Amino acid sequence: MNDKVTIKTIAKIANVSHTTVSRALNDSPLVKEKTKKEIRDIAERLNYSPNLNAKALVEHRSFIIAVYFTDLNSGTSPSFMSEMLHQIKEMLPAGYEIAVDSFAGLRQANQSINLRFDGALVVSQSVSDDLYIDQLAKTGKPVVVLNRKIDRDDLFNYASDDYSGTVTAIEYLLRMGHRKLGIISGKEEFTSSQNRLAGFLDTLQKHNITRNDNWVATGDYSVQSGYNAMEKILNSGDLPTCMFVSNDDMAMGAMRACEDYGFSIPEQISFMGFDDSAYSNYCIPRLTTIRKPVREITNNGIKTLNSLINNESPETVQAMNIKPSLVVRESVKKIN
Amino acid sequence: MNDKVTIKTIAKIANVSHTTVSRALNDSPLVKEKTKKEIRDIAERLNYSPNLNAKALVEHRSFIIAVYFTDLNSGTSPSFMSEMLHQIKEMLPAGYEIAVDSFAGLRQANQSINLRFDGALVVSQSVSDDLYIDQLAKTGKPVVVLNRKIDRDDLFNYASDDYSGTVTAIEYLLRMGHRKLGIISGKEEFTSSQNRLAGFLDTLQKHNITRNDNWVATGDYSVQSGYNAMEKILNSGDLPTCMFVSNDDMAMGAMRACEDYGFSIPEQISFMGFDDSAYSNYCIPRLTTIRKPVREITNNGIKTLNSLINNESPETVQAMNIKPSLVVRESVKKIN
DNA sequence: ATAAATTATATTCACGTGAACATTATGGTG
DNA sequence: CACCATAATGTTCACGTGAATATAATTTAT
Repeated sequence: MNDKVTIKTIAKIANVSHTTVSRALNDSPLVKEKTKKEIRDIAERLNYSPNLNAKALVEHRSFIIAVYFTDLNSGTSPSFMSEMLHQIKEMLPAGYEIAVDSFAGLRQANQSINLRFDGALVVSQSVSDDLYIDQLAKTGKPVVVLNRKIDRDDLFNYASDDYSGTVTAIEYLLRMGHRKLGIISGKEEFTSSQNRLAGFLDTLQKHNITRNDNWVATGDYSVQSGYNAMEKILNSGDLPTCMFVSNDDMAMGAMRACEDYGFSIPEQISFMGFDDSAYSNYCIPRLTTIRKPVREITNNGIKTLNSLINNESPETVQAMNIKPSLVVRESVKKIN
Repeated sequence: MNDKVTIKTIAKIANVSHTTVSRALNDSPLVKEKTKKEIRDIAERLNYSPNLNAKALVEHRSFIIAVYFTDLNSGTSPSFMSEMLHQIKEMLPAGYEIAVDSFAGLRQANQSINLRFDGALVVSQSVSDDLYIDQLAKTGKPVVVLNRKIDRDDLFNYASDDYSGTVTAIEYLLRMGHRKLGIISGKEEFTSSQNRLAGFLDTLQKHNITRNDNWVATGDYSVQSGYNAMEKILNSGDLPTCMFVSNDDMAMGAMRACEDYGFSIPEQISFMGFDDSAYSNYCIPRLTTIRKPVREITNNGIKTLNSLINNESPETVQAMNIKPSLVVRESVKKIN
């Protein structure tokens, strides 16, 4: 029914040139008020809306922000993704679209990066993303990498200092009297898993606590994987007094396994999570965890990206490794 | 550094016309194999990638699918959104981008719909979306509405039959011997809340059970709102033996409130949720719930959208109201 | 009243791509 | 070798918008 209304359609009706229409709709001071009004009325009446592809072509910007995740299917917890998108949407100037994609998807389809964006926000989990980050950087368009510390200094980069967060966590557990500590680690290829594992091991070593390999298990950040990992540990004979679990989702799975095996939390086994997901304050018992500064990371990211897109120099520093904070709740018991 | 490589850049180097380059890169049979190879080599060497805006302009398609949510901030539970996006991404042909947006965002910025997409998937929660659905429909482009039954028959529409799902739920609760039933309803303006509430009330009435208004509370689908609603009910004196909670997130909050007030589940109060979210199989106790057929809805939606975009007639029917199913776990006790 | 200055509008071009149409090679046939 | 069919490539145009440049209309100054 709408045989696509363009500025030329309007021009014909208003008996002016298409340029005048273009100007009128862009509120240029070069057009008489009366003409402007006429043109706008016609535009409204015909339900005109500009062809953004044409606009993008001629203006060299598309009003699209690309948001790349490492993987949309696994490893990225729903509440993390949802909070990210929500924040991004919230802070993005009106008129911008968010294009969501994943490197895993590109890799699978053997595709290269789509260049139709004014700036890209990369929510990176793994060093394997570097290949694509490099492709993005080569476009010369603004790129901000979030969530994982990268090894280059030409891009803006905001991440959570997972190592220090974990050190905080473990030192708290030690202060609470725990010496028999286990860990459920996340996806091995994810930088966050590696840092959290390293923080755990280093802190034990620093305090001269020998680790028990039976209490070290690996999941993939999913709830079920936490359950499975904990089952393995529970079946291994001697038990830890406390588990550090690399994210809250897995912690929920692990706590469920304890429940099923008849171990009470935190009386028999204490639990420390990571992330401070939306559910950790409601599970039973409430999960003591490390709050990942998702909001800060995201806010910095978009603020910077916005500045870069508008050719301003960003207010924030080039790279930040934001320290997570301890959230004490009910899942860790003080022992002696 | 890249002063934008276009097909004309390549044409000059290869000493051919830009059309030949265009043909070669699109693997047209009109170009000699040898020439093709030369051109492709140059393209690769220069790291050429096509300007999708120009392509979209001339081909009248953008390879973008719009995904509209009612609201990205509240009401849409993270696991639902995440599962949707994951499914969509999974089934979308390679090369397509997903543009995520929300009607709430448009309304807030007083913006109209961006038309740069080949088809739109609307994840609708509320009749107030109809305004925008109408705008989308008027573009003449393929639009599929998911999640909520709409009142028009010119669009494809797949939803979960929440009313029948709730009837199933309540009849199960009655069979388990419960007569003192409460409900925590969701966002009042959401169709799903309305249907679930109606299913609840109608089924009680059908079985001649008078409802107790003290046991009817309303939340906003967030965990915390479930907690608050349950608190109110627990403080109201006489207690129900069983709560039907309009989604799993609120159910988790509500169960947490019971725990805090010293009521045991399901011994003193039973719980039935709705959605079958990723966490409902891991909370304590495991939540008996109604599985919302998210995957079926989404799959049908994209399959249909793909067909419509390619001008094929979709295999599936125009509208489907898919019946949810009961998932019995541990949170409902049989009483006599 | 007329030139000059200003304001308003029109014409032409560019953006990068692909399609229609036009032209030039190439190869086969008598 | 001339002719014609066909293969290969080139030229021009269109897509919808906005910017640069040109022209027309109006106002101002003398």
